[in-house]
Amino acid sequence: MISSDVIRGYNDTIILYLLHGGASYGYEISKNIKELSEEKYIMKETTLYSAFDRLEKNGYIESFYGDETFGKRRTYYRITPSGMAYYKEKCEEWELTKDVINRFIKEWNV
Amino acid sequence: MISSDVIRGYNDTIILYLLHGGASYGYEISKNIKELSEEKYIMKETTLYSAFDRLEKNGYIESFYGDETFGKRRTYYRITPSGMAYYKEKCEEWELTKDVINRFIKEWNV
DNA sequence: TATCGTACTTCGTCTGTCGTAGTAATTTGA
DNA sequence: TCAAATTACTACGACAGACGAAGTACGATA
Repeated sequence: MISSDVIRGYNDTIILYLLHGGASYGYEISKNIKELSEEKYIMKETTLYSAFDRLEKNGYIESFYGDETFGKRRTYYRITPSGMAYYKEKCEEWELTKDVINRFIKEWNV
Repeated sequence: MISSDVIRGYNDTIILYLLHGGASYGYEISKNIKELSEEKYIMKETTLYSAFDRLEKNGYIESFYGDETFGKRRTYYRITPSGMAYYKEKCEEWELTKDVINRFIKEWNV
């Protein structure tokens, strides 16, 4: 399990990646993160929904209501062109970050 | 330049790595981070000193005064065995984190 | 003598995460 | 058949870590 403190800077990126594959909603995104990470990272509900708010405020995603006629109404989110650009930036930054952090990490293949 | 939000979870690890190579003090650590990262990451003073406090409180480092007879007195820090163990853990976690985040990153070699 | 570099310290603010709890509908299972 | 689990959120408040701004203190250099 990965501690949230460590992955913290990438929560928004993770969400954008998943929206990149098509519009989705909270519960589904949450399950996708769990599955794709093979249970190694589970994003807390409150963290997820507050990330949605932040991303929408920044214009990186847009929300709309689903037309479910059953169950609780879902709020769907889709990525905007500006969100795509931001995601791309973050991907590039990730390559740099990996490189930098690696310089402060020792290998312990004992 | 790497945003602090992204590297945030590794500030303590970075400091421990540098102390791993021998006792040191704030200003030196700060310069070492800058150099080793080739200016790609600069840890803010306040962040650095508050990290020292936290690490000391957790027993991962110990402080002692230098015997400078000139200039402002330095507070040196050395890593403890418990700090070594923690650093090792963090290195292992980093391998996992890298692997997980990579799953949410696209390659843009366009 | 003034400024630059070294080496911090204090204080207050802000952002993001998270625990707790609650709402509301549907599905499953004993 | 009725309770519990699952789906799908929302609200609220606490807390930790990063950081800007400012200040202190000393030595060396120009």
